[in-house]
Amino acid sequence: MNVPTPGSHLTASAGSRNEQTRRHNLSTLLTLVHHHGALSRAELTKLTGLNRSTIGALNTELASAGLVFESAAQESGTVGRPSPMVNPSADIVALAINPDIDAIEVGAVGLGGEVLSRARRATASVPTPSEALEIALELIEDVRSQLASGTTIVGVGVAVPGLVEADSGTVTRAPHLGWEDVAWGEQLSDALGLPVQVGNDAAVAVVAVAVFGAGQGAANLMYLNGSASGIGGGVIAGGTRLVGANGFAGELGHTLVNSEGDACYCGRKGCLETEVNLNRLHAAAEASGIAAADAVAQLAATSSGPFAAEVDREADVLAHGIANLISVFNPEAVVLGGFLGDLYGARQERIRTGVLADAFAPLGDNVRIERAQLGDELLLVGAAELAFGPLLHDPSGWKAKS
Amino acid sequence: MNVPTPGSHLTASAGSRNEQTRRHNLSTLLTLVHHHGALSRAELTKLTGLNRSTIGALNTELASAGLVFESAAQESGTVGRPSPMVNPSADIVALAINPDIDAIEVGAVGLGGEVLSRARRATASVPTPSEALEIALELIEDVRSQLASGTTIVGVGVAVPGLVEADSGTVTRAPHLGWEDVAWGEQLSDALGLPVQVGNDAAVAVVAVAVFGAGQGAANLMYLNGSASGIGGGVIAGGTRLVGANGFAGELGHTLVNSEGDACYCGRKGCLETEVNLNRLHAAAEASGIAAADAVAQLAATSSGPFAAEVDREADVLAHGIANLISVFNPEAVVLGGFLGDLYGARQERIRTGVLADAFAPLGDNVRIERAQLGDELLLVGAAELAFGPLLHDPSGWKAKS
DNA sequence: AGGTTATGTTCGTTTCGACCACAAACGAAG
DNA sequence: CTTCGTTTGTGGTCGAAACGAACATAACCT
Repeated sequence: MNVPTPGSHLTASAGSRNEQTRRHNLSTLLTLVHHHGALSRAELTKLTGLNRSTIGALNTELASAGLVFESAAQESGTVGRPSPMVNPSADIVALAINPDIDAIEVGAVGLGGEVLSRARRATASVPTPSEALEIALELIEDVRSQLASGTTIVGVGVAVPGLVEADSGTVTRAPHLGWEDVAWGEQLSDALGLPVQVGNDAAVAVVAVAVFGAGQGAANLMYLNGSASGIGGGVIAGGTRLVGANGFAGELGHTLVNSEGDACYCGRKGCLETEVNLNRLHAAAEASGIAAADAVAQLAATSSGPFAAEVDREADVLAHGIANLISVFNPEAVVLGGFLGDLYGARQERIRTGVLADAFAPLGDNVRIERAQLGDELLLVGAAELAFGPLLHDPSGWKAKS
Repeated sequence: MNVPTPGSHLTASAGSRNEQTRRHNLSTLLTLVHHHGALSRAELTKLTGLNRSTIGALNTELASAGLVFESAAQESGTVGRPSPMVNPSADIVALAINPDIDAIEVGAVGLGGEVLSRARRATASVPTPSEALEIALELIEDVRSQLASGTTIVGVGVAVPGLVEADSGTVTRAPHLGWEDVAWGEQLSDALGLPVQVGNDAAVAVVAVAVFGAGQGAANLMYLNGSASGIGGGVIAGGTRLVGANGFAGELGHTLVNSEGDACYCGRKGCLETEVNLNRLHAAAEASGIAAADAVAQLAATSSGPFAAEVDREADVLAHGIANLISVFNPEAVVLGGFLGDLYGARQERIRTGVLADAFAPLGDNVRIERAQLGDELLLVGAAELAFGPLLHDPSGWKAKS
């Protein structure tokens, strides 16, 4: 972007000191190898535009901190001296936790984004905050014991299905968990002696999608996830996640799609979440003689009957809702996760043409619609990204404690 | 924001050279005094966090380039040596042009945001691109002749009611003007020998609102403007304008508000723009015996009859639409311009309570709803901001040509 | 062997911060 | 009313941090 678009520099940010340059460059390098995977020094030079000397110095600093390590050059087959690869050190680990209505899941994710180990425990009922905390701590023990010795844990990231106050790590309101104003992050941090970052699950997921998943490389991205608890979402706009004034932006499940629709618990009616809905799918499946538990797996099974009609209807409404949001965000990619991904799998053409027909003229044409990848690792990787955040922002002065 | 929210540093941006630090600091300083008005050197020191020596040096550089000038300290009444004020130099001028369906308007805006002179010519019919170009050039002559000698024109900003390709300055599609794929920016630049930046009128307006208008200080802001040509809008999110993949984000006039509503030219039905509409107001006004031309002025005049009923209906729909968008963007302020501002003036309580009742629980509570200020200067100031962009981004190496 | 691409090291430049001397305001004491 | 101390801030010099340029050298292909 050579020519600045209007409004690209509204806030006069703080002044930049000389040493911040170093921080920024270290951060850039580490973030690059973390998100992109191993890169040669020559590639880093090109990508950053920095001088070879500088890349060398920065690289040495990161390596001596144990954050990256160099390995032999790849067989390139081209002329010229081979350039050694700079790898993210998988010994640098973030823990990821996802407390949900029916289970607690914990994982360990290495720098580079690989899930190194994980553990999950189903709960008989929706866990209370203290139950969840207890189970999480036990699972963390499990997960840590599976890690190779010599790993360093930089912190913990938590993905919670609810509104979260990021600064304090407080769960303001998680309706499906029944939690309200719980300082879960603080409690966890006290118990572990590690820094803990808490985020909304959809916000966490969209980051994972953007960095490691189907949305890789897209600076403008919409993610919609369908689960038993409704439709959550997140937006990446201009390379940054849409946060909003209170961190609550991106409640995409509550955009209007049908003004004659059912009442939503949010107080309105006809929200995307009330019209495109797992319960409705389950009910229609049973009306067609399909067990509710099999509904998602059987989405494409029948072409007639009440179930197929409901699947068609939900596909149409989803397309309508996506088109509506496209005219607001003008994204280059829309990623669908959870049962929305399955719905898209079963009615791909219907949804795709529906979006095209419905979207404001030029906007829909170039949009990529995709199912989420990463599957059940999505939230873990995203939550780990939360925990990696401070390290990625400022790798200077960081030392692996090992 | 000490704790990074998830996704605040997704893109690994380019490396930072040493001299970019200087550029950034000069940019920060100049942008501060341009947006905020005159500031003392001590205040600049506090705001930027830079050292006094550095502020002094930067300031000297900006002053010798003619971009700012120092003046005597303000009478502060406090102890201590007074700190001289750093003022934006109003001799640095940007030209602003707004071609519209019934007139062409041109203004000259000084650094600091003051409109120094302006000229407007009404047209009998919708101007063709070449007619508009001719008139604009004449008006520019007018406007320039009114400027004090010694002013330097840094560039030209154009606000066009239509889709614009920012990089090339091409008007892709301006339905109400009937323009399509017009390289107006290039033509103007060739004729004037000045750099020209072209932007969508709503995008330009939201920048003006955010920087100098009712949205001052809000990092998350929604602007909705109602005109004869429909409803345009723009969004500031996280201190930056929402741009989208192709620069078309923020088509807020085409969000669904009533799925049983009228057909919209965008291909859907029940868009905000088709439901809240100047034509409908005019028709209802005439049914109540009010001349269409007086409708906007008389919005609050009657409390019964078809006109009042229509005003009520549009207010309700607007509130509904705003609430819907609030759940997506979580802004701290919503600014209404054009006839939407008048509508808000006439039905302030109705709209405010409607938004509160309708918005997703905690999001609506803290939103500030306001009418746009700046009036008919809004587009000029915003377009000028476009033209100032390159200078504000990189003041280094810039010299007033006088 | 020659060309190509890359690393490593030294040196110079840019830029900022720290420090010291000094300046300009207020206010209290003589 | 004058004087002196306190407070706040400017101006200039010096040192430190960081990056880029240049040169020598290393590894690979043809």
